[in-house]
Amino acid sequence: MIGSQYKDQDHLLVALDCIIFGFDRSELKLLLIKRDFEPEKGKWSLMGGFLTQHESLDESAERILHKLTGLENIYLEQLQAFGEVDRDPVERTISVAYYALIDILSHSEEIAEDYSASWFSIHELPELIFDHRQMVDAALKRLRHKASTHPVGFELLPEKFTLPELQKLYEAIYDTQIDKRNFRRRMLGTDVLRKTNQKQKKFSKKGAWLYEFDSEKYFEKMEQGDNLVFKPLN
Amino acid sequence: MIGSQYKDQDHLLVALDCIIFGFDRSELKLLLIKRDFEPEKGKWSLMGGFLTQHESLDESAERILHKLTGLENIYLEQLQAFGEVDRDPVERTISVAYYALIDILSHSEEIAEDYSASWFSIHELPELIFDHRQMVDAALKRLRHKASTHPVGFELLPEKFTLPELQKLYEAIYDTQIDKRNFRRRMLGTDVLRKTNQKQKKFSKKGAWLYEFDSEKYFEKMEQGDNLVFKPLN
DNA sequence: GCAAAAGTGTTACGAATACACCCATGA
DNA sequence: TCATGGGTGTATTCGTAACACTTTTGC
Repeated sequence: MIGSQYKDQDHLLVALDCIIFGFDRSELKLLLIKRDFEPEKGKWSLMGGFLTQHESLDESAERILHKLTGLENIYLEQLQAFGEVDRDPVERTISVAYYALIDILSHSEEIAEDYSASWFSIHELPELIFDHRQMVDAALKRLRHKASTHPVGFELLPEKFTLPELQKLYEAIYDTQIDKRNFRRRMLGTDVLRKTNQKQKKFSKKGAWLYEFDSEKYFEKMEQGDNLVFKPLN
Repeated sequence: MIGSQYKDQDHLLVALDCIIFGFDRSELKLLLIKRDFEPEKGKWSLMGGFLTQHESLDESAERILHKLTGLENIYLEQLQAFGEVDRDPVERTISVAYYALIDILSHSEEIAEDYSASWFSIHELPELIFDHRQMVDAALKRLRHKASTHPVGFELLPEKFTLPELQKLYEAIYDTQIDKRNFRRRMLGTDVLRKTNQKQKKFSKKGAWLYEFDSEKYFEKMEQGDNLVFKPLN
């Protein structure tokens, strides 16, 4: 029977929608596009597209993200599937949501103007089409959880970053203030940050040390079953 | 344009697979069925079916679960979508996995013999078809996380249960030993267990007090933003 | 010399852990 | 009366939270 098909089953559209989180060194933002086709033309929407026959869900999400933003090789993780019957008024469609994390400033050229995409502060989101708002809320919840237990925050920063920058990022993600000393102790305590011998002098006269995420060390620790905590304190 | 269709997009099969966890007061188990059609006929499989045009994902999971096991009104939560291109050799299919939690003994009649389903200890699973093993692993991970922060463990027990039973459950979920005194303090400390005035004398001469989960109190606490911890100690 | 951001240590409190004995009952 | 499982309290340890001053440097 292999090679035949399942008979008499409904075939439907599978969409993919990407919640793209970005950080501009001060605020957590979301990349949205003006939808240029009906329905809801002109409204804001997540980056989306349809799954094709010969690509996996992960591949499809990457393809769509690349096509709509020029972005490649960025952190992308499946959130969950959304499947209400009437979620898309045009045709029955289920959507698998993915979320992506990028450093806005390192990718500003790729996300060119002609993509008609804009960054919105997560505190000032416009109305979104369909169930996209629900997706965003779920993604933010997931990001908050993930960033407290896995080193995904670094995806939102350039390769080399300072501890004050990292702290600002966590403060943006959790929308809270964090004590500097406790934050540093915790982060350095994970022992997966490598101090470089360079200083970042953009933001202060004294300058702040640049660090890198040390992924080898991180994987070592994971294999040993250590579970790190990046959770903000206070 | 509303009412028209998205043109030229692939339509595909969307399957649903249910990872059904059960607890028999001593072990955490999984309900599997012998697949009675090709391919992989005769091998063990999760409970599955296909999404139809006019039902949501959640509804579909409920329907499939009911059809295959007779179970109704049980805890069911989406895990995630699985979408490798070749995951089903018959035809391109993506599958959305759900996991369910039930008390085995309260449902033994419903899950009748004629469903050709059997319970397997999570420590002795047979080989599963397709990517079902991956789904099971992901579900167990999710269950472990969920049960430490949300009151889902109670779904695996009868409505009234004793603290020793609850402890056995947590020990089964986390495959670990837990100190009795610490466990009780933690569980009672959540303040969402209501002691009944009945004792369960099945397992001991002295008898153990029966408790109920107090969902009203739980929701109150949630609204106040308290976050409870059901995590096992030691 | 002063403004502005970077960097550093210690104390106090509360939560998690480890641990051992008494209680009630049926056989 | 004894075997079996149910139930209880405390001391110690460790992690988290709170908190303020010094350093560097460009202007």
